[in-house]
Amino acid sequence: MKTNKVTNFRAAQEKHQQKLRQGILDDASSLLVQEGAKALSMRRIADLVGCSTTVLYTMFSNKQGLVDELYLRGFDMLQKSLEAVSYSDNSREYIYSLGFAYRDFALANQTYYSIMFFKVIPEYTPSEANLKLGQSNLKILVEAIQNCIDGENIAEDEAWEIARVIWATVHGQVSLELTRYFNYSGVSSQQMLKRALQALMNEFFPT
Amino acid sequence: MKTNKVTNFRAAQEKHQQKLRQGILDDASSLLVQEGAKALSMRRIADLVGCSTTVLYTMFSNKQGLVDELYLRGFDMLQKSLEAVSYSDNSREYIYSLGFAYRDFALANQTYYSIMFFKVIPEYTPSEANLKLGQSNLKILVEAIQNCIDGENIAEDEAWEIARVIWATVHGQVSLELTRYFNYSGVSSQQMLKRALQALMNEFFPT
DNA sequence: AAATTTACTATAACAGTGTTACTGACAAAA
DNA sequence: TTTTGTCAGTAACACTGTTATAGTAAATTT
Repeated sequence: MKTNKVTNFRAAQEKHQQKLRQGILDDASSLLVQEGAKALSMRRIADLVGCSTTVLYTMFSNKQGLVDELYLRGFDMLQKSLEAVSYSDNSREYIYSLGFAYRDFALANQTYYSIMFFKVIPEYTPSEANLKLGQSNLKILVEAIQNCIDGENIAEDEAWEIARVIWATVHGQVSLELTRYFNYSGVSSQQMLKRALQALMNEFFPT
Repeated sequence: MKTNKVTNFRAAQEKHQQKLRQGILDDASSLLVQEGAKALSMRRIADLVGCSTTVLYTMFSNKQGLVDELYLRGFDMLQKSLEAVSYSDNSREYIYSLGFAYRDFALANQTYYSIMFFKVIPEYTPSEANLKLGQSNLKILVEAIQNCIDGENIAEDEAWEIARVIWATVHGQVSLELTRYFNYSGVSSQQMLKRALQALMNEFFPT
């Protein structure tokens, strides 16, 4: 009886904690999206949630821990964006679409992309584990690459290396676009991206 | 006489100001290099110089103004690094060398590269003018590209676009390397860079 | 049922940041 | 010699991340 009541209480408490945790992250997320990384301070998050900063620290240890969750959310969103790309029989076209989807994500979620790839928060540096996890998002790309040579099974190491090269190329263009280095170019950025991707594909998978 | 004395005084004062200005920037630079962007605070700079923060503000308006100078120094250093690349008759090889030199600069001057391309200092965003100036460092690359097609004069707009694509590719790889996304790859990063550059060159200048 | 322990929260403080108003010193001009 | 003006330094304001202290409310024990 007593223990039952207790465990019930514990369970409810745990559930409440989870809800609070998600609520905090939601508020932090909207703060990040609406006002940028600079506005993402512990006090402002606490104000938005309606609690004290102490809660944030007991729940996430420190700002690093809190931003870690946003970082992971960002990669989750990115993965979903890539998964949403409709698969094409033409592997080449599929890979182009993946590249464009990546760019679209970065442009639509600049603040998230910033904490993932720029060092906009001095108190935050992604852990080795999270960096690895971020890199694991390339798996979709790797599989697409492996499908580029039908029948013949391309070595996985080789596929990963190609994926990394493609990733770096897309990230490079997107990143210079976001830091406003590419705003004076008359030509469309999308065309530039396509040209670079075509070059890589022609090199790696000559027709 | 009197005016002469005055102008002498003014001139000496101006010279002193210039020296002080350079000294401040030197100290700020070494602080940036040795302890990173996070340590680059107005108070620490002032402490290192041996003056008050007021001096920094009368001289550079604010942190933005001070970092602006470091930003320009960074691009100056980058340009010198690229100019130091010995010219090769083989335009293709020359462009590869430029890419490697760019990478070497970024790895050897990570803190500078960070303030130039990542947003490591919340109080600093490069002005439009400075972004343009940064982009002007591509001129070397553009000229090299124009030499890739002997005789035939490649359109300057086209050369610039190609240069931007190459730049983005190199920056992408370097940037992921610096943010430690590429540390688990067994293959040499330099080889990855070469593969990407070869792909671009083969596409833009087929043999 | 009353006392005690435990878990959790808010307040306030510490050390740091960029920035600026005020104060004082020192050289030029009258 | 007195006045003027230009500079540098101190101290403050409003922030930041973080933590020690204090207080409250609920669960456990007596």
